[in-house]
Amino acid sequence: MKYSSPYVPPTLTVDAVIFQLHGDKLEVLLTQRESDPFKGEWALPGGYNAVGSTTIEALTEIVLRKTGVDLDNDLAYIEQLYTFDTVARDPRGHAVSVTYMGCSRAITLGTGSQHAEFFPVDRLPNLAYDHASIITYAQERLAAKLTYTNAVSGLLDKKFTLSQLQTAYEAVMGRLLDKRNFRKKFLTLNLIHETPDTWRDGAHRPAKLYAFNSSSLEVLSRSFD
Amino acid sequence: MKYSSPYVPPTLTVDAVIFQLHGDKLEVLLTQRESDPFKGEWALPGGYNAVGSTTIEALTEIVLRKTGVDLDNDLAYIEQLYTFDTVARDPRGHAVSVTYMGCSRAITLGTGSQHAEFFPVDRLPNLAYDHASIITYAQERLAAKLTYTNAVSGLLDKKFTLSQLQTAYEAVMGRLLDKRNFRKKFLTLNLIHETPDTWRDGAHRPAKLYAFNSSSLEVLSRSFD
DNA sequence: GCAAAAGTGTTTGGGATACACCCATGC
DNA sequence: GCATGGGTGTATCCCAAACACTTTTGC
Repeated sequence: MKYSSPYVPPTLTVDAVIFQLHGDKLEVLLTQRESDPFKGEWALPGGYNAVGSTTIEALTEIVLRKTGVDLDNDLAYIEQLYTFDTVARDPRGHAVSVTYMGCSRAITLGTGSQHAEFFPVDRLPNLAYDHASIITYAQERLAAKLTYTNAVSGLLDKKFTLSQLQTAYEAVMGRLLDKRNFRKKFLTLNLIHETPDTWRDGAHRPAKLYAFNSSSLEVLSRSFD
Repeated sequence: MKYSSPYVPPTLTVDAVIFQLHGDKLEVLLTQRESDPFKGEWALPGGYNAVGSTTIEALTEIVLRKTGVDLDNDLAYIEQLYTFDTVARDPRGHAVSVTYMGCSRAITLGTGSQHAEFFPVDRLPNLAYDHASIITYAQERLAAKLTYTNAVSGLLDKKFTLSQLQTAYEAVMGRLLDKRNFRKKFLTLNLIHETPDTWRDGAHRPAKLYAFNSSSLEVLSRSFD
């Protein structure tokens, strides 16, 4: 800090890594940049945070405007991820970005957002800034989160089958799990209960639908995996 | 974000939560504020982050100047903790604070730092700003970190006894552990090795000294607790 | 010899892992 | 009747937890 010059803060920006599950693929929400730098490339939805707004307020406004996704209503869950502050990460000058990670149940993007799209995390386009590494970091955090909390509920519908639950874990963790062990263990955690409903989906036995007991984020009594 | 007015970022500040172990107490480094707001009260060491400096660069400079502690050389370990951004947290105006948490081996504070002191975390003075809740959050993070990494090495001397190791865990976790189970488990993790040296300390059997195999942060094969 | 911390093993219960077949449905 | 995904149980191993006495030293 220089005492001899007046204090000038860096630019403050916010960015969101928003995941959803589509079939058996984990996807992330991106927007296409409309202007330089990185015009035409894909990037995480984000923008400037001016004085007077908290990071989450600024982010909510920006993501809604750029993608049509409403963090307050469309997301099951959001948390602060990390603050990236490498001086050179934005070619326009020193910008510090506070990033958030969230999970949404499957969303259909509104028509007003032709420049926003979900991409599978294993088939991302070229990304602007350091956003590729931010996504990798978010995915690691999400995988860790699934092992010690009920965060997976944020990726599923209110009612879901045990196979869908297992698929969600497999998509985030990136590996296959044993069906019998998975069910036995998850049911003994007492996080979910059966509902009277069933899920019919083609030429096979219908599946029981389950629901989470709690809709808020809870820490597991013993960690998963 | 207002389009009609030029972009003005909030103030950016940095703060450090630096822990050390003193006997069987976990302590945290505080400085006494020399000016308003909160003049005379204790606070985490921190200050302004101007454009051009990364948060960790700014923090290193500030902590060295205010407390004499050199983050680069005196700390075994430091990591970003969280970014606090409530608009009202600083009475002078909207300030966003990027906080860091670190562990130091027992430090003797230099003479130039009569306004810096380590306080036991269970006997803190009144704290300025929202610093009390930041310390609580940091302590939770540190406790979690000890369960799945070798971070405890940052709180101990290079060579240490198994009793000192157990005391470190007990101080951070806030509960007592069984001596035989603790030793059995920790030794099977293959993180530490015996040294030829012993520690003599009064009228009782001397203790073997151990050392960590790796000085960098590693994730445990199975989590501790 | 005595006070004080270091050091050491066994038993038991629960959860993790590995593994293969029957069930209900649509066509 | 057959293809498709839903649903279920057992045996083994390893780890967590509970628990008390002997050893080495300084005085």
